[in-house]
Amino acid sequence: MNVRMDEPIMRRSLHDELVERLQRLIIEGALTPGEKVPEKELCERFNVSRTPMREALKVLANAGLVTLTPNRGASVTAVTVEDLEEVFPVMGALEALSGELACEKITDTEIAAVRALHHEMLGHYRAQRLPDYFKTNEAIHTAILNAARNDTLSSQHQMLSARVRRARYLANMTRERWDKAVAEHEDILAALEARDGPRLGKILKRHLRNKLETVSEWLKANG
Amino acid sequence: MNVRMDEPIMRRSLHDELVERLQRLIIEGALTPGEKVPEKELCERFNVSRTPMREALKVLANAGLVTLTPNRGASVTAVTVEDLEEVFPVMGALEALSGELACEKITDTEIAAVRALHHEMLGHYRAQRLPDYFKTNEAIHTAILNAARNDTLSSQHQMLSARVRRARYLANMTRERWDKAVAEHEDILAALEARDGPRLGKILKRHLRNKLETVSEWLKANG
DNA sequence: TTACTTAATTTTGCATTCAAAATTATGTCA
DNA sequence: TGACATAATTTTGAATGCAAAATTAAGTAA
Repeated sequence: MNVRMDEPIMRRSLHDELVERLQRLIIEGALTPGEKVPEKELCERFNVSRTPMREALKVLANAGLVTLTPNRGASVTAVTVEDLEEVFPVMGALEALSGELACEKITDTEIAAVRALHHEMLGHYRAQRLPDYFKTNEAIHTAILNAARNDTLSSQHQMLSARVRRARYLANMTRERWDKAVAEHEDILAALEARDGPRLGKILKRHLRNKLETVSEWLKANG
Repeated sequence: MNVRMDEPIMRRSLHDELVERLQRLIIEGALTPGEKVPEKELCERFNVSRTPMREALKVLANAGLVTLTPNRGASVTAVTVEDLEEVFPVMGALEALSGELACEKITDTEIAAVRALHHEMLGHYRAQRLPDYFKTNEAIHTAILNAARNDTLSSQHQMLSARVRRARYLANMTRERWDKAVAEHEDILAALEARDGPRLGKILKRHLRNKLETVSEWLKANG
């Protein structure tokens, strides 16, 4: 009568592993926002005791992914339109900075890698493979962020990104918006190749603002 | 029935209390950077068990204030010049954003409050009361941040601010730098009163860059 | 029924306990 | 003495236990 574990946990500390797994569950929508998440249930699911689980929840609460109410436990933080309108400007500022720094520090090899990703993404776009498109899209933004050579920036960005990624993932783009996003990505690549930091910064900021519109429209429609 | 009148007795969790207290200890320099901090010692100092203490340490590690090495415990994160050069650009981007948003949303009353703080600060400057000057200075920046009406922005900024506040607090300014900082604050107030967001953003960014120079010079000298 | 108590159950916050890893101390032999 | 191996101690990671708070269930009177 073995409790079936999703996968054995042995690598790092349980705590770290749990943070990562819970984050995935939340982003992928396996845990619905607003839903109460009893510790016991989570512990049974991952076959760990409450101690490391509670540590993980504290960290996630700090990152804004879950909400901890004293003596009343954890719930997945619901992302509202208001939240998005708070988070996106901050992400915009961070992305703009990442663009500026990246242009200063990126190597030719890295630019080539981004270019390759860009064309891969175009392929997914033409074939209308949305999930693949998303994946490659994220890879491009991550590559730019990494090129900025600033771990503080990366981690701050990632933290915010996690909060909205679920909504971003679920929100379907209209054909029109998709076209626009791809066009913007052409500009992004061009600015990067020209190493024009301020321009890349501005484009990234605008790109994100368009994403916000997509997501918040979806959120208004689908709660 | 007024909800605000019968505000319940604040029953804070030990965990939250510890996060705050440890943060103070670190910022005020009671715990020296690099120093190993055995859990047991901390627990005895605050008279709590290891469970809430460990939870607090995890959160602080997440915020970058302490470093957790697996099976080897916690140590206060040492702030290096490289760290500062990573953190300050990010803070700069956030402060610039706070300036822009604040100009859009700040009320006349709040501007008056900032003005009052500004003149209070000038008094401390003229009397060369550095600690009071610092305190008022921080209050001004906090007021601007609050005026931006963006909790995400505030908390991200605070997190980074905590990481460098210790160094910032200890670093003594030369007379020249101090003069310059005060001059910049005149510009800050002027831009705020003119509600010129982009200008305020730029000034705040430059102001922070100057602070970085002060702090990193001190850090190079005093490790 | 419905509103209101009050008892039973569950869930959380924290302390304690136990095992594994790391650190320090001790002993041996060249 | 010093280099190395091994035992004792300390410290960390995680599980369990226990009391307080909250939630749910049950009962009682209008």
